[in-house]
Amino acid sequence: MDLAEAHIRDAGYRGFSFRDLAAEIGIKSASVHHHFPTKATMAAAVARRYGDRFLATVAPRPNETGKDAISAYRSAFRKAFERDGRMCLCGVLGAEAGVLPPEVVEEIQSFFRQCINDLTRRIGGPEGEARAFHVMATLEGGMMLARAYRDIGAFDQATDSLA
Amino acid sequence: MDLAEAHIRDAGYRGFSFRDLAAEIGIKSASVHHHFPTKATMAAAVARRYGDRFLATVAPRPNETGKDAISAYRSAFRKAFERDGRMCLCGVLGAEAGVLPPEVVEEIQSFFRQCINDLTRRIGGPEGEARAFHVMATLEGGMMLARAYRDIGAFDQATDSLA
DNA sequence: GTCTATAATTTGATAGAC
DNA sequence: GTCTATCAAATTATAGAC
Repeated sequence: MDLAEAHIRDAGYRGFSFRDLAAEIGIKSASVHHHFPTKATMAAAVARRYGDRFLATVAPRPNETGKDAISAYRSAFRKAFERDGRMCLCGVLGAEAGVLPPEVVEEIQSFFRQCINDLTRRIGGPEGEARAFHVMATLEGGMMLARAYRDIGAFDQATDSLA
Repeated sequence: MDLAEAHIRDAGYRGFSFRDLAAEIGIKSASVHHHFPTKATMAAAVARRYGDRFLATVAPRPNETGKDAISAYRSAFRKAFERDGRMCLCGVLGAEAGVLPPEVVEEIQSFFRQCINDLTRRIGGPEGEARAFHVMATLEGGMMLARAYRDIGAFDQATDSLA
C-alpha cells in the first residue's frame, strides 16, 4: 500500500500496476491479487488509509483559532510535499475523477467532505464553509503548481495569504 | 486533437490512446501516427493549442482593473467546466507532471508561466505576483473539487472570494 | 493520408499447486 | 501467502503498400 500510494501520487490511477508493485517488493502480481481482488479495491483502500492518516495529522489543538486550523492543513500538505516531492493523493485522483471506478470516487469525495466539514467547523462563522472550500482548493491547486514547476516556492507563493 | 484534448481532460495523459482516437473518427491508429510521430508529441501539441486558445479567451479589455482580470480567468474556467464537465487540461496534466515526457512538462510549465505573468501584470502592485499564484492555484483547485464532487457549486464556493 | 499487418510490451485478472 | 502458468486485451510504435 505504501508503494501504491507513492505511485498514485506520482502518476495517478493508471500510474500503478499490480505487476510493478509486486516486482518492487519481490513477489508476483498474483500474490497482490490475494490481498486485493481488483485494482479498484486497492486504490480505494489506499485512498481511505491516506485520508485517515491525513485527518489525524491535522487534528485540532486545544484553544486553536480558525487561522491555526488553516495553518495546520497548510503545513501538513507542505511537509508531505517537501518530504516526498509529491502532492496530495486525493488531489491527483480528483483531477481524473471522471473516469475512476465508483468505489475510488466514493473515497475521494469522502476525503474532501471530511476535510471541508472539519475546516468549516474550526474556522466557524457564517463564512466558514465558503472559506473551507477556498482553503482546500488553494492548497490542492498550490501543490499542483509546485508539482508542475518542480518548485515548492510556487506552493508558498500561492498559499501565503491563507493564514 | 479535439478528441485527444477531451480524453486528457477526462483521464490524464494515460487516458488517451492513438487507437481510441482513431476508432472514434473512423480511421486506424497508424494514420494518427502519420500526423504525430509519438504520443508525447501529440500531447505537447494539444497542450500548446489549449494554452494559446485559453490566453486568447482571457485577453484584457480596455481600462480593466485587477479584479476584472481575475474575473476574466475565473469565468473562462467556469464556462469551460460548465460546457464540457471537464477541468483545465494543464491542471490535470500538472497533477501527474512527475512522470510525463519532458516535452509535455515543458508545455504545461509554459502555460502556467504565461498565465501567471499575465495576471501579475494585470493585477499590478507589489503583491501582484503572489496574488497571481494564489488566483491560479485556487481556480485549478476549485475545478478539481468540482470534478471530484461532480458539482460546479464547489468551484463557486471555492472561488467566490477571489473577485 | 490512409491502410494492413505486425512486433514488442504491458496490463488486469484467474486457476490451481505448494 | 506465495508461486507458476496463462489468458485476453490493450498499448505504443513501425514497415511498407495503395
